[in-house]
Amino acid sequence: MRRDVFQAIADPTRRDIIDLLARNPQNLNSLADNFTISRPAISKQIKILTQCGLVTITRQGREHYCSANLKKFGEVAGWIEKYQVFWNNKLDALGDFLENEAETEKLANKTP
Amino acid sequence: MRRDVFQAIADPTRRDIIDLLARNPQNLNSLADNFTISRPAISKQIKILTQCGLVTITRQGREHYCSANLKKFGEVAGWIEKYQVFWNNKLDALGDFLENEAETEKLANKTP
DNA sequence: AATTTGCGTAACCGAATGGTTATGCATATA
DNA sequence: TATATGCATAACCATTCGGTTACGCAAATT
Repeated sequence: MRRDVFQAIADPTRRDIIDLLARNPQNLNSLADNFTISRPAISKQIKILTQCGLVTITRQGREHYCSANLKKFGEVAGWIEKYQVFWNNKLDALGDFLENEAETEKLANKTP
Repeated sequence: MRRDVFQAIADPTRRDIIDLLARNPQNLNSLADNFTISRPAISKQIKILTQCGLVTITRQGREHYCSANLKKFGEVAGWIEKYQVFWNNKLDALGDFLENEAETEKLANKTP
């Protein structure tokens, strides 16, 4: 199964988990208190988030402390910021886009 | 079924479609030439992308011209840029994050 | 030692996903 | 008018997703 950041943030529950953990790390039970779905359901989502490196677990006795580790968000930000020109009106973003477009245009000239 | 931008960009094929359409709008067949999967498969993905507003279809005779309309990317960018502090070292991003944290911290003080 | 707590995981389920092939309908071309 | 082209869509399929309940284990508490 695919385990990448794009997939990870596709689910609203996982985004909520990230929002909560980014603000304060906490163990699984207190995390689950914020949701109506069951604790095992949260446990599963946490597993997905750890598998793609967005959440780190630190065991302290019987408690599993979860914390967010959002370095990988750079992947998403990197992909999406190419298109900033579409939702804001920074002119330099437009410049970057066109420049980049001209560059990859050359590569696109493949002969079939 | 859920149809939002986060979901739409979760699939690598759809991201490739967006990349292609952002650089030059084109009809479905020429778009499908870039992929190994069948034309109906691309057609389905395009449908998903139009349903969440990321792609616009303009019929010209029997051809369907597809173009990217990436304003909705702002949603993703807006969510993710809160966490910029995690993948770059802009100090103002850290400032923004902590400021925002302090603010929502107040709201989080719910009595159970 | 017995019990409670925090958690992972297995087994199961319905629905969604992402692909396929087959068909048919407009539009363009011969 | 007959044929070719561009496309949507239906029907189907295997796999994944996101949840559930039931269970068990290790650590803490009594």
